[in-house]
Amino acid sequence: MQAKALILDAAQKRLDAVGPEGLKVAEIANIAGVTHSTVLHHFGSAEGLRASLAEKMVEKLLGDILEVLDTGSIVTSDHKVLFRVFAVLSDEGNARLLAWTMLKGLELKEGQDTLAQLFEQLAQGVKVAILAANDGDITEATALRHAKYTIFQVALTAIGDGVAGDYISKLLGLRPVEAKAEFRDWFAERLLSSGN
Amino acid sequence: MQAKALILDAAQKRLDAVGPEGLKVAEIANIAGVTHSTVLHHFGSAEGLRASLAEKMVEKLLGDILEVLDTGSIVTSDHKVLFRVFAVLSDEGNARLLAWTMLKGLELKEGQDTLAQLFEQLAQGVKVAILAANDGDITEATALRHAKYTIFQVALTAIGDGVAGDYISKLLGLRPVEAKAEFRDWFAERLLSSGN
DNA sequence: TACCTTATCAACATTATTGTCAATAATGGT
DNA sequence: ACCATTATTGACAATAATGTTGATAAGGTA
Repeated sequence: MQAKALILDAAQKRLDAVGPEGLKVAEIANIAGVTHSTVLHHFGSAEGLRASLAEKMVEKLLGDILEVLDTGSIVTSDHKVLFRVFAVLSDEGNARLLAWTMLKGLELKEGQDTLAQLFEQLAQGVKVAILAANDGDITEATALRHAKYTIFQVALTAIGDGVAGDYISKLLGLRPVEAKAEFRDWFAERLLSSGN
Repeated sequence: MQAKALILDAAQKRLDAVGPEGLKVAEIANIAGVTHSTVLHHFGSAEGLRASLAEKMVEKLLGDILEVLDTGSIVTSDHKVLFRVFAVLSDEGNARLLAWTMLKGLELKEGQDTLAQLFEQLAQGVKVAILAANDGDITEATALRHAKYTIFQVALTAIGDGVAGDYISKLLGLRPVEAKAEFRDWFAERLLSSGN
């Protein structure tokens, strides 16, 4: 069962290097050091290979998020969890996967329910933090809405960062490396402040 | 010169409908109501067609942004400009183009310098607003940094929204339509407040 | 060992996609 | 009306990508 893994690795390498159009069976087989017949044997078809690749990457993405969202940590460490989610989503590979998947019009149905549940828990955790910060000044419903928007905001920023962060920051004349970290801090500070 | 436009329109339709893999010469020709030979005649090659399509879409994107960034309006209407930029970038077509382009590893060199200049002007405008809001409390350099990060933030959020906004909001159990507008307001309010 | 299953490959077959060409029609200027 | 240029097409050619098959080998199990 080692070949399958080798092939999927090669495919991922290819996807990263040249994008979706690089996902040709022969090229991938070549990188993996097997013939294209072997690839087809293992995955049934070219589309099967692409599906497996997507599945594998989604699994990793979900795994990464689940690890971060593990229930215990949500309530206790308030916003830190959010920034681990940020890190996962803005990771280039994951963002590219999302973009690819969206362009393909695919549904990430795999584990969507689980994910939704965990986001719900995360929202509850953030809500509690918000309620605590604005002691008594806002209703639970309002706090929940703010919590969800906060999460939404983090997720969108992360995905945008993964997809086009480098380009935009170049456009703004920000120094690539330092700016990335600095922005994250700046972003965090603003999230935590401002009546949240 | 009408055929070229027809073909490009068809191509864009196809890109929107089924993603990059939908960009087959024959299919596009079919939609445009011509033969594939005609397409090749006009664009030289399949890759030529794709390049033209990308160029056209980038031009529109740049045009949209330039229109918004028109120098006169920047200084006067402070953050409103930001949200028109947001609207342009989060427009599904544009976000998808960006995603596609990034996946292809293309450079959007076309007009990049112009864009950079205009972002610079936008940054200056926002800087002035920030300085005014925090009268004397911060240095110019700090204000400029904040301005750039603000713009960065808006751009990333917009792109993330265009690419995966629907999916994430579904995940969070937000109602698709209302939430989109509400979130924008929420986002705007937070941008404008908090010492900015 | 004999037997089964699975993995691998090379050669071939099929289909999809792109590209070429020569003929014909349309267009616009003189 | 004539000519040159450009647009369009159908039929064909070339390539690229996927899929199929049968032969061979490797691994495990009775």
